[in-house]
Amino acid sequence: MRIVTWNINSLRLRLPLLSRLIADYEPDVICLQETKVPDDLFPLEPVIALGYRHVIYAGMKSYNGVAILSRLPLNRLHVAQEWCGKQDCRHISAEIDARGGPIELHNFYIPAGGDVADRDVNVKFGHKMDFLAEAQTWFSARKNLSRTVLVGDLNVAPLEHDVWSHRQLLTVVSHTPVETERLLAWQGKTFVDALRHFVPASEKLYTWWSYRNQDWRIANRGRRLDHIWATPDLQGQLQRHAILQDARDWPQPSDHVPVMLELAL
DNA sequence: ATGGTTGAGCGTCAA
Repeated sequence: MRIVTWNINSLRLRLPLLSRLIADYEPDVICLQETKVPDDLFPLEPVIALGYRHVIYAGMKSYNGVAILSRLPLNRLHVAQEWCGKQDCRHISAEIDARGGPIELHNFYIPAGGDVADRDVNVKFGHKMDFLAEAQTWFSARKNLSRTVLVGDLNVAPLEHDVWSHRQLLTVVSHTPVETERLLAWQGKTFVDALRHFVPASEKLYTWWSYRNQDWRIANRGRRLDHIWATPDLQGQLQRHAILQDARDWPQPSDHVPVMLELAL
C-alpha cells in the first residue's frame, strides 16, 4: 500500500500536478493539506476521474483544508472535529479497508505559527503550541493504538538534520526547541518516524523549500516539515519511502513536495 | 535587520 502526503497549496490550481503525481507514483491513498477550497467547490469529478473513488474532505474559503483521496474503500472517522476550539479544517481521518484489517489514518495540517516564537506577542505561535499539546493529549488517551498511520504538514522540523542549518534555525519558527520538543513528545512511543526509519538521523532530509529563493536547488535551504508516522506494530511492514523532490521543479510547483510511504500490506 | 515569493480573491492575510 502506497500512501502519499502532500501540502498541495491549492488543489484547484494544481490538479494537473496531482495527475502527474498519480501517473508517476500510483499511490493508493493521497493525503492533501492546504487544499484551499470550500467543500461545495471541491473538484470531486476530476478526482474520481483520476481513479480515486473514495474521497473525504474538509475545506474552507481561502485557508487550510485537508482531504484524503483513495482507491481503497474508506470509512470517515468522525472524531475530534474541533482542535483548539476551532473548526478550521486542519485534520481529517479515516479507516482504510486494507488486507489484514483496517488501517487508521490521520491527516494533519498543523498551524505554521507565524514569525515570532513567543506566544505573548504572537497568537499564531500560541495556537500552534496549543494544537500540538492537544494532539499529544488526544493520542495518548488512545489506549493500544495500532495499525495507525499519521501524516501531514506538521510545520515542525524536529531533528538537527531536518533543516539546512541547525544553528541558524534554532530561533526560527518550525525549529525552535519548544516546538521540536513538543513534536517529539507527541510522537513519543506512540509512533515511529517512518521517514527516519529509512534515512539515518545524520543525513539531511527536507520536504519543503521556500518560494523565496531564486533557485531552490542551489540554495538548498530546505526543511523537513512533512511527516509520516506509524504505530510500532507496523514497523515490520515499512517497505520503502520516497521524497518526490522532482515535484519542486514541476510547473507552478507547491513549496512542499509529496512524500510517499510504501507498506507491505 | 530585512526582504525575498506565492495563493485566494479582492481586504490584505497567511504561509
